[in-house]
Amino acid sequence: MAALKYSRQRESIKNYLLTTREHPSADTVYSHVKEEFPNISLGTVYRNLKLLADLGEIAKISSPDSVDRFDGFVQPHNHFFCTCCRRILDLDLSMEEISRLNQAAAETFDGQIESSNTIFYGKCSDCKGTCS
Amino acid sequence: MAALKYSRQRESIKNYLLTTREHPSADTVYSHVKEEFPNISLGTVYRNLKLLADLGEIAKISSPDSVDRFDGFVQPHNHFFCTCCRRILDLDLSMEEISRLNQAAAETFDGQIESSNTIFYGKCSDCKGTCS
DNA sequence: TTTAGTGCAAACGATTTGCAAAATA
DNA sequence: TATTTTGCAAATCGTTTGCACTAAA
Repeated sequence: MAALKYSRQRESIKNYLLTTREHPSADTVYSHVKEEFPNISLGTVYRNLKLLADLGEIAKISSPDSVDRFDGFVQPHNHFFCTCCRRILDLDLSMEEISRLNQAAAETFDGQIESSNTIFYGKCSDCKGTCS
Repeated sequence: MAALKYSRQRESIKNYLLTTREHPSADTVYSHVKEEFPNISLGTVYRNLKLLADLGEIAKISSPDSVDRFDGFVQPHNHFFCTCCRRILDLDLSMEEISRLNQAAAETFDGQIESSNTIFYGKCSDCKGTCS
């Protein structure tokens, strides 16, 4: 159960995630927070990311690249993965669209569907022309 | 560009994936193929899985558990992840449903959406009662 | 002063890779 | 024979963990 204690490092990690629109990896979080805490270790970053994700204060999103990304925006929303620059961008589907989808799935499936997660692929507006 | 040469091991791996309805990990593939080729190495399994996936003859699917799974069924379809037994099951949405979704996404997004992939979560029919 | 969090380095699990030997063409 | 694939072991990469020490309550 372990009572939670304040930590400046955790605060900084959380703050970074809340103020960026990026979906950084643990390593990226590490380099940013390192500017404020030059001695912080990667282990501390991982420990806090896991803790914050367990508390529901941030979200862990798994990307097609096999590195986990983190998101300070926890409202349910979807993601777009740019196959060119490999960034993850936010994409908002309406609640109706999402429940419609789950309902369609429930009709063809013999179990209990509780949620779903859709990731979209393609080229972001910056990469449209570029890339093969 | 390297010309492709036949290999009995690759054949066996592919055959296993085509005949199972499971979505095995590389390690599971390894133990199965080992029955036919007791000396096969895990490296060979990984190499062939990668090769077959690149050729489009099998699909690599990333599961919420951080181990990749492989699928011999390459027709576009969706997956359901049972949060109880952690198996991945097939789930078929109609093409209309999928393109409907992509279209809804395209309307709110300023890039080029090429495809999407939805994974559903919940309890499979075997686990409905069981598990918390 | 008690307990939780840190930095460090070692351990881990999944996957990849270099290399000499074996199989395929 | 020329080239690809194999088995093996070592290497890599992202992530986790044990431990002695520091910070928060």
